[in-house]
Amino acid sequence: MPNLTGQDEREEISHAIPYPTIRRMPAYHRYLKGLQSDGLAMVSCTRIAESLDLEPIQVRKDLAMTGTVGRPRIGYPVDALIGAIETVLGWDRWSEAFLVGAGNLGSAILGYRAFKAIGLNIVAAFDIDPRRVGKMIHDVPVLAMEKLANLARRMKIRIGVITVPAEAAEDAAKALVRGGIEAIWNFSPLALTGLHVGKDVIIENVSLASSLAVLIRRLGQTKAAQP
Amino acid sequence: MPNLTGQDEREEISHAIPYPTIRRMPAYHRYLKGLQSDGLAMVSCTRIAESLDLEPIQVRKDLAMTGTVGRPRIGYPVDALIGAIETVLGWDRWSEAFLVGAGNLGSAILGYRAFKAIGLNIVAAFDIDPRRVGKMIHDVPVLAMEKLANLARRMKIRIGVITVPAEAAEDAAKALVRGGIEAIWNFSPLALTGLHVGKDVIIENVSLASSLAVLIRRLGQTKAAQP
DNA sequence: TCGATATCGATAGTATAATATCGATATCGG
DNA sequence: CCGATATCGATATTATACTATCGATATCGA
Ligand SMILES: NC(=O)c1ccc[n+]([C@@H]2O[C@H](COP(=O)([O-])OP(=O)(O)OC[C@H]3O[C@@H](n4cnc5c(N)ncnc54)[C@H](O)[C@@H]3O)[C@@H](O)[C@H]2O)c1
Ligand SMILES: NC(=O)c1ccc[n+]([C@@H]2O[C@H](COP(=O)([O-])OP(=O)(O)OC[C@H]3O[C@@H](n4cnc5c(N)ncnc54)[C@H](O)[C@@H]3O)[C@@H](O)[C@H]2O)c1
Repeated sequence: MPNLTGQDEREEISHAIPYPTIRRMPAYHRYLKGLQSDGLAMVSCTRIAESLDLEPIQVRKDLAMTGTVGRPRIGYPVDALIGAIETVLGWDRWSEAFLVGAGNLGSAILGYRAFKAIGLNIVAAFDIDPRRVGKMIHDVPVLAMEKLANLARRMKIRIGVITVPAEAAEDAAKALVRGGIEAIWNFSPLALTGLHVGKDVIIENVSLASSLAVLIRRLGQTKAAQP
Repeated sequence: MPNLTGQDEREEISHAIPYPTIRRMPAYHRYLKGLQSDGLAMVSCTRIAESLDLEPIQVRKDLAMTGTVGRPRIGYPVDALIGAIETVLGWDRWSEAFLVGAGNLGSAILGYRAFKAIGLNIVAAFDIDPRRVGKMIHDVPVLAMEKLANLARRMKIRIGVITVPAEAAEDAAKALVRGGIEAIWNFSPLALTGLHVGKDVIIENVSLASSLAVLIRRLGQTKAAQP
């Protein structure tokens, strides 16, 4: 029985937050930031729900998970909510990360500064292609694969990002694990599992194909509905 | 009550497939393709489950959704499974699409030929930056935003991909909808909703932040478990 | 030939998440 | 000052997805 939730026995209060809620948190955060910059101090679940196309009850339960308390007829304090969400998501302190595969997607990710604001600071990239090694991409150095493991251990890197072709994904993952990395954010279409890298490594497979599959399917449905 | 499932009243057999199943389909497909190129003709749920870190029962239910029937003690025919999945996902015929925002991420997506194999063929890109307009990116022309709506209607484009900054996402979406586009694949962190573009437009928000949030959270948990 | 066994497929049960209900609260308008 | 009302927060219900159980089946090996 694979432990998809990643939870272990000694659970804390904070740990009871369901992952669907966690996944909605970034959207709340972004929306609240907008309100904040508009100078709004309080906001109700009703309003949030309307803007994000959710049910008010859903929003209320999600926000309750952060520990923030609201006031009847008024709503929740915007500033406190933002802070609470950042704490829950660990956005208050970022982790340093390595990226493997400085190609098209890898370069785009390296150039995306916003990740730093949401807990991820990519400090070095690695590639097998000697033409890329030694270059800087968006101010991040591209290094040779051979240096990965040692450097990761010395810098105590905990997160690895994989943007290599599917055929190379397993190798990339193993290189990261040799460097003592604890969590892998995998953009390749190969679904990495504990079999590839060991059971205690946290893996998050992005799978854009899944997202696209849902889109295409819904589109097909509407078409079928108009015969 | 937002209809997140996208289902309407007149549902067909094929329509009863739950979205979690749809999301797992691409992984099955990729795995089966590997078996196929190894010359394997039949495969059991047990094996698939082991390789993809799922429960055998889960796999069996998912595959049953495709209509493929298996044989006790042997398993399912690989070729038939692949075909059935492609049909369910609509991968047998691709849709043409426009992309808005030919920046870092947009360029990476334009260069990713594999999307065509999974139902998405991006035939043109659009950008507001005059320095980008007129160029080709990975053999796809970058055109001015003003041309989007007319061209989309003329070419009967149904899908739009958004890779502009969050501040511009709503504008991009509206431009696409003016062009008669029915579905939007949105990579910006702004969660698009029916409020932005009209209730009948299908929206799939990718939200890498959600994915990363889950990763960071699980990482935080393991750390907390080692005091 | 025949039994042991792996796997399918159907049914049943459980866990999780989403939604509904309702009393409590405190603000706002009159 | 006081009642109407929007909203919170707790509890209950429903829906959905996941997991377990078990008989049926047909292959494989003896
Ligand atoms: N580009 C996209 O839009 C997109 C979308 C979805 C998924 N993906 C996936 O992301 C991954 C990267 O896509 P891309 O378009 O950037 O490809 P790419 O070919 O542009 O980049 C791949 C990079 O990985 C490097 N590489 C190859 N093997 C390596 C190894 N063993 N060790 C280290 N580095 C190695 C290559 O040198 C190259 O620089 C692929 O798995 C792709 O399927 C990409
Ligand atoms: N790069 C990444 O790895 C990454 C990761 C996650 C999310 N995203 C999101 O994807 C989007 C694009 O990111 P990026 O890194 O490619 O940014 P970018 O700045 O490189 O590209 C944005 C492009 O959009 C164009 N643009 C701006 N306003 C426009 C408008 N109104 N109409 C048409 N085009 C317009 C710009 O000219 C530019 O070419 C952003 O919303 C970003 O948050 C990017």
